[in-house]
Parts: sequence; structure tokens; C-alpha cells
Amino acid sequence: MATLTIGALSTKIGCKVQTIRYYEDIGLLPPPERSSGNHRLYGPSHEKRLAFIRHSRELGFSIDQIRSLLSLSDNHDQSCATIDGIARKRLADVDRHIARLGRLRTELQTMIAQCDGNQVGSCHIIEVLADYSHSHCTSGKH
Amino acid sequence: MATLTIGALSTKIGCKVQTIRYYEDIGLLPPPERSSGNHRLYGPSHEKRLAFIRHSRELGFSIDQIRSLLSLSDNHDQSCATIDGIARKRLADVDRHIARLGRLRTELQTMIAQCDGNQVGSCHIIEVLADYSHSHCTSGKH
DNA sequence: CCTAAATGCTCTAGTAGCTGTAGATTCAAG
DNA sequence: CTTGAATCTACAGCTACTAGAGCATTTAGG
Repeated sequence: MATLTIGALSTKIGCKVQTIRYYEDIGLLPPPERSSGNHRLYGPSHEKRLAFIRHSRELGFSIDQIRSLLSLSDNHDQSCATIDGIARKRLADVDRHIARLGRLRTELQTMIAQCDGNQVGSCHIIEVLADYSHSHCTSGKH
Repeated sequence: MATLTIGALSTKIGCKVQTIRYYEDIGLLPPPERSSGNHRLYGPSHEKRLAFIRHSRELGFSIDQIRSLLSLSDNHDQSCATIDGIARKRLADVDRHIARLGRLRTELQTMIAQCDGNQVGSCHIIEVLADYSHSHCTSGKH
């Protein structure tokens, strides 16, 4: 059942060896069997769980959210409202983030457009950055 | 000339007291004068510099990039091509980030739309997350 | 003038999510 | 049997702050 070394799992999932050990350290991934020489040996359940974690991380879920998702996913007969809630919260976060980046983009573009390409002394980028009347107009946290 | 306490500067710029001290620690903000009782006292030049730093940070420039911008901005008679380059690089980063978030958004929405709102056992969100054939399709680093 | 509250000081540790290093051991190929 | 790659543990480091302990100083009110 347990056939993959940590290196094999690493390349299969596309996740660094240290990261796998880190997930074990923080309790996201249960400790696997060990070989006679103390090397970790993983089976399909570990593979699935790691894939779940990585895919979730790539979608930007926090470790804590993933912890919740994993524990929720084990109770098959429970309502999935909480799972849906976590996913929707993440979507809302992404939306806010996109909106904020859009504002930043506009400001950066305006700034760059004003650069006359000459000397630092007359560089509008520096002027714009030094002008903090624009500060906090982009606020909205993350 | 040096009239502001660290607290006054903090509220004026909208930056935490600890953050100001941190910028001094890492050499972004030069050490200010001190009062007889060893309290920091800031003048207009510090105020400007801190504003520059905060505005740049809000636009997502890294501390290292800000260090470059600050040192470049001191050489008034130099070409501002490097400054322009740093700004354009940041814009490109923002663009990549927005594109990536757009892909994530789509995937999250699809996932959420598939949730039937019933029980965890049949929850498509969990299924989608566990399916790592989608992993790395969103790759593109940051 | 005195006192209490607010603010300041330094130093240290903690946050998220890994990533990298050192030095010892184990494994697989030739 | 040897050699080189992979693995082991343990710990330091990264970014950009943020929080707290324990003390000193400043300021406002009475």
C-alpha cells in the first residue's frame, strides 16, 4: 500500500520535499509509514490528501481554511454549507484583491505615462510617489 | 526644524509607530534627532521620505525596490530610465497577478456553482479540490 | 507641584508559508 | 563494495511587519 518515497511523491504532485515535511510538521498531512531505514513511505491516501492541499493552496485558501475543509470533508453526512461558505469567502477575497490591483494598475500606468524619460530631477514617477495626498486612496486591506 | 514626535508622524502619515521604527532599523529612514529624553523628533524631510515609502509600499513596490528608487531619486542629473524600469516591472507584476487571480476566480466560481447545497458526501467543491488534474494549470508564479 | 495617563524607549518574539542549510544516514546502481 | 543521490533531523532565514514586556519620559488636569 505505501510505495512512494517522499521524492517520488514530490515529483508526482509537484510540491517540494521540504514542503511535504512541513505539512506533516504542522499536522496537515498525517505521518506516513517508515521504511526500515526510517524513510517516509506514502500510499494513495496521502497522495490524495496532498493533492487536495496543493490545489487548495493554489486557489489561495489559507492553511487554516484547508484544515477546516479537510475536517469537514471527512463528515460525509453533514451539510456542506460551511464548505460552500469558505469557498464563497475566498471568492469574495479574490474579487476584492482584483479590484484593488485594478486601482493600483491605473495609478501605476498614469505614473509611468507621465515619465518624460529625461532626468531624475524632473521625473514625475518620483514626484507622484513622494506625493502622499494619494496615499490611502487605494486602501482596502489584504 | 525637527518638531514631530513619532506618534505625531505616525498619525500624520498613517503608518504605525512600530513600522516607522522598523524602517529606521532596516535603514530606509535615517535616524532622526532625539530630544533630551531620547525621544525621536522628525522634520519635514523625514516626513517626505516616509510618505514616499508608504505610497510606494501601497503600490506594491518591495522594500528593495524602494531602496533603489530612493537612492536613484537623490541623483537628480541622472537618467530616470532605471526608475521607469522599476515602475514598469511593477506594472507587469500587477498585470500577471490580475491575470492569475482572474483564472482563480473562474475556477472558484465554477466550483461554487456545482455545489448542490446538500451533504458533504456529494459536495462537488471537495471533489474539485481533491482532483489535482487541475493543479498547476493556474501556475505562473508569484 | 503632583500625579495619572499617554506616549516613548529598547529588545525580543511572533506571524504565514514555506525554503534553504548542515551533517549524518540510507538506498540504488554499477 | 563503492559511490553518488536521496533522505533523515534540526534549525536558520525569508518578507514586511506586528505585538508585547518592562521601563522611562512627557503632558494635561487639579
